[in-house]
Amino acid sequence: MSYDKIKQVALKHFARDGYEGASLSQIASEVGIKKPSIYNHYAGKEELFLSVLTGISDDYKRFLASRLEQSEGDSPERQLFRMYTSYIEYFTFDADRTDFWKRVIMFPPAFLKERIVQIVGEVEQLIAPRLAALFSDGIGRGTIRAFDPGELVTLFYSLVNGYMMGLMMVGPHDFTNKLERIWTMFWQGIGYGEWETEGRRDG
Amino acid sequence: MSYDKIKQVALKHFARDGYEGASLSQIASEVGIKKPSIYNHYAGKEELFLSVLTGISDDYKRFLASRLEQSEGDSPERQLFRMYTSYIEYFTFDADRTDFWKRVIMFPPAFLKERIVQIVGEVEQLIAPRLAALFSDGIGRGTIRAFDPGELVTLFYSLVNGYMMGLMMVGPHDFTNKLERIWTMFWQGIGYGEWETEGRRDG
DNA sequence: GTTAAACTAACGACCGGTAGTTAGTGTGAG
DNA sequence: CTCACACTAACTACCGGTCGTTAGTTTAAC
Repeated sequence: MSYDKIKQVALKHFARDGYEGASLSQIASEVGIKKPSIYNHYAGKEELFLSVLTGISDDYKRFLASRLEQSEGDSPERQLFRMYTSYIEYFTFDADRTDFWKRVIMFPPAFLKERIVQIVGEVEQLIAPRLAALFSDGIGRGTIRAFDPGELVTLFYSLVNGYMMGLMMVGPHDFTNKLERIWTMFWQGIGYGEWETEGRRDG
Repeated sequence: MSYDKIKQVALKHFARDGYEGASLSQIASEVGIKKPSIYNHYAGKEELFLSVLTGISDDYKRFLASRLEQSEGDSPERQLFRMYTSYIEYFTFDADRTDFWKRVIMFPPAFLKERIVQIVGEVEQLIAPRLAALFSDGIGRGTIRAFDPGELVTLFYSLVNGYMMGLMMVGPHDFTNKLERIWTMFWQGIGYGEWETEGRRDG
């Protein structure tokens, strides 16, 4: 069906060239049709883009939710590690999807920013509370230090995002084997003892 | 001087709209001249872009190098914390510069990718060995766990990059106060005891 | 079973607009 | 008088989008 083929090709072009840079002529050409034919399936560039975005967003939510359910019996730390690898696995699986998602998050076309923020936000609103619950659970069991769960989620996302930026800059082949090592360091910490703030060294 | 004014305005437009999306007409208009007059100072869009890029790259290198020197007497962990905050301080100081740099790193215009990777790589080649040396020093002194220094640098960059992605997504006001808390968790680790790999739980 | 209307999905031609770029010209300061 | 720097005018190329048209298929009435 042309409808799906267009969406699939459009994803690739939006990922590579961005919203403004992607050309409907080029997309049509790769699909094997002419530009006006796209308008038989989509109202325009904007609708095509939003269709691609919501498709990815829904798929992403389904993936993360299913991963959370699959490891429901495990310990909080196992579940968190699994979510860490899941985030990364999902995005290393399909480079176009990764580029599209990152581009949309970091550099949304200005006139679509509000709708994009809303769509992307729904993913985090779905997952973040469940991550926080896992951290709280771990703290209750005494396997995770008693930091603020919200801040732990922030740190968790920093780790995931930072890893994915490294992935994009260095490439998957040099980087994927470092995944578990990074988690280990994250888990144990890199230093011995408490970190002392500048202002209260002798606290 | 128009030469500098053009470069300064171009930075803003490249940051906001990307290489393809930025318009020489708009840049000229904001400078207060007409589009063709840009060609009296730059050979074309490409040269203007690369001029902006190398300008930022040089400035960035100078800033990081000077920060490293300023804290040369301190303990490795203090110097590392200072570098962590410096990275973030440098980029929160100027939003346009941040956007430009991130865009260039993550979504370089295809036909300039090689040159961009080379220019950006020079920054890391300058700083990464010195970070690794700080980690090695800390390991030698017994204040930092005996992980591989290269992997510690990777984790360090993950933290910085992840933090900056959070900055871009959430905004500086909600986020900057979390800076030190994240470092503390990074330093101490979030868990108690060793992290056990899936395959060797009873090691 | 035939036939006519309606729908789908493709097309070429073309619109107004903007892009980067070039050629040629004016102008004012040293 | 020169030369740096601005200008106007024009160019080609491409953009997203609309038009009328056509071929093929589905639908429904007779």
